[in-house]
Amino acid sequence: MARANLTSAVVIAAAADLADRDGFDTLTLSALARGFGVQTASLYSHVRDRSTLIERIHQLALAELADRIALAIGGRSGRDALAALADAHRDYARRFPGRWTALQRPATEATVRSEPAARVAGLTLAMLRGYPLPESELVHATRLLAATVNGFLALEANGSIAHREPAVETSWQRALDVLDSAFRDWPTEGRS
Amino acid sequence: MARANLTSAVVIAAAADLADRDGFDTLTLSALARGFGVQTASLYSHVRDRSTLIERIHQLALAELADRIALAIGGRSGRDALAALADAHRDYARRFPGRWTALQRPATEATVRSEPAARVAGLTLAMLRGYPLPESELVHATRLLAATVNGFLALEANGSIAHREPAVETSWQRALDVLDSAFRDWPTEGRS
DNA sequence: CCGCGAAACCTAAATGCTTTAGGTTTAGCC
DNA sequence: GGCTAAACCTAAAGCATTTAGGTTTCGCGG
Repeated sequence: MARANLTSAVVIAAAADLADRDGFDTLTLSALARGFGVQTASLYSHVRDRSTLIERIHQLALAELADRIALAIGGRSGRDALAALADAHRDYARRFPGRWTALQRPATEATVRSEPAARVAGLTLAMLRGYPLPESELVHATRLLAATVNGFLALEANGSIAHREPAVETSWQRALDVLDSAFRDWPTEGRS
Repeated sequence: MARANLTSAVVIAAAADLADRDGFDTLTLSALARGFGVQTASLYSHVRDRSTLIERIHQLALAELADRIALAIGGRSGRDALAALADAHRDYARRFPGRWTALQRPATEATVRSEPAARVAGLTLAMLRGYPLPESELVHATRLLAATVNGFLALEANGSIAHREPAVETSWQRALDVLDSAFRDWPTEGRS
C-alpha cells in the first residue's frame, strides 16, 4: 500500500478543495481521509483538529485572495480599481465557495495579524486612497466596503437573490456605483 | 416524573433561546433535550430533524423581526425610517445572536414565500418608497440595503470590527448616511 | 366511572464523526 | 546498516443524529 505522503499543506489544500466541491458543512475529517485512502486518525498528525483545519483554510484563502486582488487592481484607480477589487472578491466567492465560507468565519488573532491579512487590508487601503477621503475616514470606508461586498456575496451565496429578475448583475453594478459615489463624496459629521 | 408537555412551538422557542445563549453551533438536540429533562429521541416527535429545526428558528426569527421593524418604523420617513429599520435589524442581531445566525442561513422556498418574509419585504419596500426611487430600481435598492446591513452585522458578529478604534458606532452612522444619500440620489444607467 | 385513542415520552440500537492513545512501518541520513 | 522522525495504523471512548417500536399519560365521550 503506497503511502499518501501527506503534509500539513497538502491536507489543508485538499480540505479546501473538498469544501469547494461538496459544500462547507460536509467538510469532515472522515471524508477528507477517505479521499486520501487513509485512516481518519492519521490526519491528526498534520492538523490539530477540525476547527484549526478550518482556520488554516481561512488563512489559505486569505493569501489566495490577496494575490488575486493585487493582480486585479493592477494599475487601475478610481471606480476601475474599486470594481476590480470587488469583482476579485466576487469571482473568488463564486469559484471557491467553500474557501469563501471559511473566510466568513471569525478570524483568529493570529490570522488577523498574518501577512496575507495585512496584504488584503493594504490593497484595500491603497484602492481607497485613490478617492479624496480624509485619513480619519478611511477605516469607516473600509468597513462599509467590506460590509457591502461581503453582504452582497452572502445574499448571493444563500440563494436569496439568485435566479430572480431583474438580473443580479444590475444590482451589483448599482452597488458599485453607490460605493463609488460615496467614496467620491464622503459624508462627514456636519453634512447638510 | 412530570411530563415536559412539549409541543413543536415550545421546542423551537427553547432551541432559539439556547442558540442565543450558548452560540449557534452548540445548538444540539442532545443539549436541547437535556434542558427539558427528556430523552433526545423524544424531540423527534416534534421536529423532523436538526436542519428543519433550524429552518423553524429562521421562520420564528423572521416573524419576530417583522414585528420589531413595524414597531420601529412607526410614522417615520426618510432617513429616520431608514435608521429605524436598520437599527431594528441591528438590535435584533445583538440581542438574539443565535436567532440572527439562523436568519443568515439559506431560506427554504417555503420560508421565502411565508407571511413573515413578505411582511419584512413589504416594510422595507414601504420605507424605500419614501425616497424618490423609480419603481424599477426598488429591487436593486432593496438588495443593496440588505447586503450592507447584513454585511455590517456579520462583520460585527464575527469580531472583525468589534472593540477597535475608532468606534463602530461612527462607521454605522456613515453607512446609514451613505445609504440615505444613495437612495436620495440613485445612480441610474446613464449617470455622469 | 371507565376505557380508549392520541400524543407524549421512553428504551434500544445503528450509524457516523471527532479525538486521544499508543503501536508499527517507512524513508532518509549519517 | 542502523537510527530517527515522520507517516500511518488500530483501538476505543465519547457524542450527536436518526429510526423503530414500545409504554405511559391525558382528556374526552359513553
